[in-house]
Amino acid sequence: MKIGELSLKTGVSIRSIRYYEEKKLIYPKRLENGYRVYSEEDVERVKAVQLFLEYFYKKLIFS
DNA sequence: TTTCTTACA
DNA sequence: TGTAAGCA
Repeated sequence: MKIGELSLKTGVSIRSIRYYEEKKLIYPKRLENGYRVYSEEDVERVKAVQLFLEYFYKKLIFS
C-alpha cells in the first residue's frame, strides 16, 4: 500500500510516517516512480510506535 | 490525483 | 508536525 493508505489505516500523518522512516523505524520499498510501498509489517510497526508514544507521554505526565 | 523532496514563521 | 512549492 502507498503512504496515503497507511496514513488512513493508522491515523498517523504522512509527515510522521516519513519521519519514522528517517529514524529507521520502518523500511518501506520504493516503486520505479519513487513512491513508498508499505508492507503489513510496516503497518504493525507504525501501530507499535503509537503504543509506545502513548505509554511514553502518559508516563511523562503522571510520573 | 497522489506522492516526492526540501525548506521554513 | 504542518504546509508550500515545483516535479513526475
